[in-house]
Amino acid sequence: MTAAMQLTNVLKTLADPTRRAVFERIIREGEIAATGLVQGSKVSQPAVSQHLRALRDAGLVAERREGRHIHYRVAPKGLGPLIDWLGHYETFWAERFANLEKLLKESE
Amino acid sequence: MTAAMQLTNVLKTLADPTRRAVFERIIREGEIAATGLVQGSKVSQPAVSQHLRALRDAGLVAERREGRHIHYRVAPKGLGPLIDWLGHYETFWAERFANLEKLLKESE
DNA sequence: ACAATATATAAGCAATTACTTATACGATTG
DNA sequence: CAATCGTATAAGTAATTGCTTATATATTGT
Repeated sequence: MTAAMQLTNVLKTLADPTRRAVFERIIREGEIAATGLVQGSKVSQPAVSQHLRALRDAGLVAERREGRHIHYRVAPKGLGPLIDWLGHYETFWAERFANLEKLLKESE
Repeated sequence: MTAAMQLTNVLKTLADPTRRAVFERIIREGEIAATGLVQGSKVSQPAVSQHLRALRDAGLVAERREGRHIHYRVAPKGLGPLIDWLGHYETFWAERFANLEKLLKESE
């Protein structure tokens, strides 16, 4: 899988508002089971499950099974392709990007 | 238009590889006419034109008419919604990275 | 005015997407 | 074991997408 394909996957995955909302909720909660995500969601349990699969396939979340529950959490490297891509065009938006690149370097 | 909607537009627009390639070419060239973009593209002139419209509608490029030619250039603020969104979770990433660092140190 | 060039729009179509309901799987409890 | 809970998958569908060819709309030059 090329870097471009990974970036495409990340962008496509985050482009859907419902799915992005799930992702943002996982970010806020730190770790949360699928049931918790279904509660307070506008869509059905299967829809949430499908979004979770898409997020996992894109490398954006990781899961941890605990009995019947599966707890989802953010995969810190998941946004890597996106941040890397932005970094290539840093000169166009250098001032706003400075902080993000600093964070990326610190995470390595 | 809410910030979330603008972000959705930016992500959707960049998620298509062909359209993103057009955007990246505009970045590299600085300013380039639609004809130049069609040359060296895998898709037809109308396809390029449609991609340019999508990029413009998403606020990612601006245009300047010069006679028959329309020159496209990057709109510097176009990626704002994306940068802002990433920055919004900056604290989270920082904490995550800090935890990761802490874990690495503890495992030594 | 006419022809040529640059770009945009229209119409149609196959592929993809995001959802639904129904069902299956997996783990726990009684 | 059976019942139940948490989650995933299957199947179907309406809407969207990205492309094509054909045509329209500028703009310029002869």
